[in-house]
Amino acid sequence: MKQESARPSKREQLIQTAVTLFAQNGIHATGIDTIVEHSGVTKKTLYAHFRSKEELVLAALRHYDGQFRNSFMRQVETKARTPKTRLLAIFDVAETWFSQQSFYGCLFINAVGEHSIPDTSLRYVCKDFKRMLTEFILKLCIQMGARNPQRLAEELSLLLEGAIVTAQVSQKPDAAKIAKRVAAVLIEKQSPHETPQT
Amino acid sequence: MKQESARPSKREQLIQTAVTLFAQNGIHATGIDTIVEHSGVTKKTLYAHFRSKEELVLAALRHYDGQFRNSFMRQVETKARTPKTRLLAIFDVAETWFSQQSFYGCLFINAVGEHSIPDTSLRYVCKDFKRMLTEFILKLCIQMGARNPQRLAEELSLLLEGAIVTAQVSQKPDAAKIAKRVAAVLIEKQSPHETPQT
DNA sequence: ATGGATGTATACAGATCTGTATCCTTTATG
DNA sequence: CATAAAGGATACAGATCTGTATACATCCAT
Repeated sequence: MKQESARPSKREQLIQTAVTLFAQNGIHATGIDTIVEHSGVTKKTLYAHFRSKEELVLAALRHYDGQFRNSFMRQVETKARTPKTRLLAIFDVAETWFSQQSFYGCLFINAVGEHSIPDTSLRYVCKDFKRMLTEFILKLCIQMGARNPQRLAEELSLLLEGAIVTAQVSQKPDAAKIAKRVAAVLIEKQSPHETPQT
Repeated sequence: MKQESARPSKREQLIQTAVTLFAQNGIHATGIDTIVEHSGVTKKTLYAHFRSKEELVLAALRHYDGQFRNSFMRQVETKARTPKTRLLAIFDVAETWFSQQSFYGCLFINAVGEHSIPDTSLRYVCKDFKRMLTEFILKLCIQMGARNPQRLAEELSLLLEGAIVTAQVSQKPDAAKIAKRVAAVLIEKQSPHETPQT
């Protein structure tokens, strides 16, 4: 019988450690030895679970994908009740994310920056992550009755990306506030009001 | 007398090669030997001009900084004549940038993704690049008579960042079009009313 | 022309990287 | 208890990385 929530398996320990180190120092700059040291797992065990570093990288990205999405969506849905307020809450959640000590930008954006060759597994994982996030936003746009939900979702996604990068590079966590202000304008424009103003 | 535009100096060759390889494969993944091979300059000469790889990295980033800004601003100013149309032209120029074969995202964003420690020379260079770009936008906002030029400049900068990352990660060059559409809304909102000026 | 600066070519030192092998201990389960 | 699976500790192979050293060629100005 497997212990599910008792103590984490070696595999989970490795993946968690890898996620942390990749986020902090990048993928190429993080060696296997460093992961081994920080995870308290030997190299042999690592290569028993993953055939290569690349496989560990993919596992780490996929794990973080699910983890982040769960956490992010749950926070947004907890912070607000209606679709419209939830769309705005996205940027509040983002701001608390940006303000964390352990904020090193988006793991997937950084990963793509290190891996320029398209149509690789890594690139698919990163692309997928962004697509899923956009779909989450899209659902809220549909629920709020936006006139062009697809367009609004793309716009809000782009705003979120911009906020992430601005917070990271320019070290301005309040980039989230700027994005939120713009988001409010776009959402209002697409709201199913019966009074069109010019 | 130095030959200015005759043939490039070894220093320039090295920097140009470094910029290209860093953009394509990232900084950590690009070794000195690779730069040496592609530049047609020996390792000794490299270390005669730069004391370390880090110094070459900084020189490459600074060089690209000036190069990109010059090219980008000139293109924007060529494409449109009035401040308002120039602000929109930014996103047209961006789109042609995104559509290039050699588009690997923003060199500075990618560099920060690989170097998480703040308050380093590299991070300053990247921050500076973004600040200068925002200032370029700010000047246009002031010229067009925006009611809150600082705010508009921050918003448009954020949109540009979002477009860059979306084009890179999701491989959608038309992210520029999305950003432009939003930009148009924001610019219109801040445009001075059609009242005769003094 | 000639000496100093600059460059080429290449070998090498020392560190680090990925991945494998060896030997031993722990642990789970029939 | 017995046995097999899993893991710990460590050494090692081969490649690659940064940076240095050695020996020779080329160019330019006094």
